[in-house]
Amino acid sequence: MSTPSTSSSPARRGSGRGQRVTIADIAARAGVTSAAVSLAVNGRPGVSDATRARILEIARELHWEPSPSARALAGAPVLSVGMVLARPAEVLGNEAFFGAFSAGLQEVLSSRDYSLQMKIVESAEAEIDTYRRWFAQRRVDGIVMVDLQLEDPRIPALEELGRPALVIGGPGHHGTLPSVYVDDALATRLLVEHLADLGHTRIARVAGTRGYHHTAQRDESFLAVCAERGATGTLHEAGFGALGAARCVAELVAGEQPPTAIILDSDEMALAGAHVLQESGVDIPGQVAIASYEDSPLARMHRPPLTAIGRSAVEYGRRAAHRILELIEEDRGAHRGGGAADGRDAAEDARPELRAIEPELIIRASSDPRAATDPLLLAVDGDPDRTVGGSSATQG
Amino acid sequence: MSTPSTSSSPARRGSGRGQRVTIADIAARAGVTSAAVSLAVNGRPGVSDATRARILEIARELHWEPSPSARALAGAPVLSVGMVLARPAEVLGNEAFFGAFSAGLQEVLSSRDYSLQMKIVESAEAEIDTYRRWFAQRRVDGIVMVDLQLEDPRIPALEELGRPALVIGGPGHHGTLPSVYVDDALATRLLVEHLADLGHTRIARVAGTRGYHHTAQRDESFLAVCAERGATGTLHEAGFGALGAARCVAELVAGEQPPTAIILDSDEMALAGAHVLQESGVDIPGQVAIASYEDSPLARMHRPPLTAIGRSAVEYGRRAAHRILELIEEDRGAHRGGGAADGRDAAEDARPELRAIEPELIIRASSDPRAATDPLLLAVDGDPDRTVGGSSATQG
DNA sequence: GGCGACTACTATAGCGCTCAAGTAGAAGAC
DNA sequence: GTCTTCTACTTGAGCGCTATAGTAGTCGCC
Repeated sequence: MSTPSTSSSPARRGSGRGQRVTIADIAARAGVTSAAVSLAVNGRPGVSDATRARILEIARELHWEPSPSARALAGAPVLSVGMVLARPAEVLGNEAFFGAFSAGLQEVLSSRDYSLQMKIVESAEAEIDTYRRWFAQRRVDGIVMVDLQLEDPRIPALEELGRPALVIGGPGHHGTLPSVYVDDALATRLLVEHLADLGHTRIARVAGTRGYHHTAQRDESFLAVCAERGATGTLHEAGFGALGAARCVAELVAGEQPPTAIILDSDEMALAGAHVLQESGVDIPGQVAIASYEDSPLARMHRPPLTAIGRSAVEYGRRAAHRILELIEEDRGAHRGGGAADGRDAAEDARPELRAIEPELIIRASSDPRAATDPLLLAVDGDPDRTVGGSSATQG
Repeated sequence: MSTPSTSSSPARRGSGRGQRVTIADIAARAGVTSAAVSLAVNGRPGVSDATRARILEIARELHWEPSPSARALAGAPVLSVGMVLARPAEVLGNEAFFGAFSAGLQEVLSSRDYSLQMKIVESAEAEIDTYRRWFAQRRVDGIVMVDLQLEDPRIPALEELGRPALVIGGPGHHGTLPSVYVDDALATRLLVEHLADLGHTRIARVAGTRGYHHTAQRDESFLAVCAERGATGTLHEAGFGALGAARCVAELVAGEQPPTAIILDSDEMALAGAHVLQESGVDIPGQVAIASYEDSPLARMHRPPLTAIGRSAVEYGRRAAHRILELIEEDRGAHRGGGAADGRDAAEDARPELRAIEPELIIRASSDPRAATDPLLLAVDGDPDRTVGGSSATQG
């Protein structure tokens, strides 16, 4: 009963294995040509509402879904977004951020029937090469570029390609490409002001590797806010990773005028730093306060729990997904003769549009002693403990 | 100079935007037809070695790469592997395992020019539906299925589809499908024997959610090895996640005859348990030893560092990638009329083939006091500290 | 020295879709 | 009533590849 009425077209099928029902079946059933079906399912004008409804109904009935390959070959979008990671798999495995970020990306992309292609490469050149090939092969409709550097060769490369590409990171240094970023200046301000409010006047910032855009951003903002609040701010480069941070913190506390507060670039670094302090018998937060730019289950579960910036990498990924989908949409529209839906001017798209994500300060006991009293059984709840010690805070 | 010599075929090009050089260009340059080029680049017989070399050379010269869409449409493999995750993005973000596992997958797949499609869904039905659609649309060549359950509805569904599919988890409960798994029985043996060797006689196992295949596997093995060694083993279900583990451990140590050693299902759980003990003033490993089934940077950096099973999720992913690629290859061969390369019998493939990954015990100070002396600055090295305390161990 | 078997290709028909160009039929304008 | 304009389609040509059937040319062999 779900087979087409036949008797008109010959039994051309029979190759079996895989695809069965095609656009032709739907067309035959609806008494139109395949072109009409195409217009109908793609929501384009050219068919009456009645016919469109009929076609869609039949498509649903026959469980038909257009073949992505055929679509792509014929020039339609391939429904795929690409992301390249220029880091060894081993390092990625240790990165809480990427797992969460890509999970957020996936979630939104999947819901729109897009898929995410990921690739791990060795170098920036290989990454650029991958972008070229992906677009040349029409393997992706757009790119999400991560790990923005200060003088990033990928930016001009992507600009030259002229295809939808979204930069994660900024503001600044992303050329004419749109970007989504966490406002690191604000994040830094939240952290420093929180520590200053608690009376700290010697604050150290232990940074990861230079060259990354966000690192520079934080440096600058850190010094500015320290100056503003009359605190002595010092910068230290430790490289990302636990070892560097541990060494750096060890040196700091062994110094003549050790800082009373230390801000570290990641959770992993902050935990390593905290362990060094604890092994040296330094009380946290009594003698030295600790805060991190990254919140994660580790931060929550550590004793004392770490004050951190919650930037919800999952949400970050979701935002990025929405943005790149918009870009692909715009590109599609622009190339189809000036915009099918809205009459937006193509030239207007030239502006390097940005989207920021608001950072949020999560105050815990590693900086604020008033937050130190909660028993673990309450603190490790599945939900983020923004209410620990009753002194939670959100962005200003 | 890189444009074809033309003068023969008309200037049919001009649509621009994207793909430029096609198989026809290569064919024209080489003085053969596109079919010959196809045979050459796909390593199939039918062209002389000389011609093949010439064609490949020209292809390289012109930077030509076959269009995946066109290939797929014409019936070739789409060079894509799919993986569906039926968990919320938020949970995935907290999961160290999946980030690392998929990084390993990616790495190998990328190197063979395959891509990995990931999708996040809500339920097992949605997951099965995705498999159906992916294969029907020819969006993937094969599937990697994770999170094997005891009575898993996805197994019969995938068996029915009859396409390449690899189960992560086992042994057992994966029907006729091939699988790659960590040998949880051996892992359990390593953990229990290590603790028994240290003189523990009351050992508790705090397990995650029932229903997962590996949980059942561990339960069984745990009781068996405990019995073998004359130790009292008790099972406790806490659910995955920190909170459940914390509660469970709190109850355990408050009991009349508290265990002297606790094995927990994951790092997160073990850390939560350790914190509970530390807050209760219980010495680790003096009064209670702690061990975990999962190694991660957290385990390494905790004080005391956690004894754990290192199963290298990255390597796990790599193995899975190799296996699913093999399966796809076999499927290809089988469907092309009995095998182009090797004369393997198709019926032979029916055997449910397995591949195991050897677990490895990493002894640290949470169980063995002799490993407790290293300063943090050495312990948090970027490399896994299999040598901490000089008492490292590998699988037996 | 004509037949079969093999090699090394060619010719051509799709795969399932999209898109530009074309057309029948109705509606409106004068 | 003829001409234009609009809607709602149809027609047909690809997109770039693969696969199957077919065909020259070579070789061996009694």
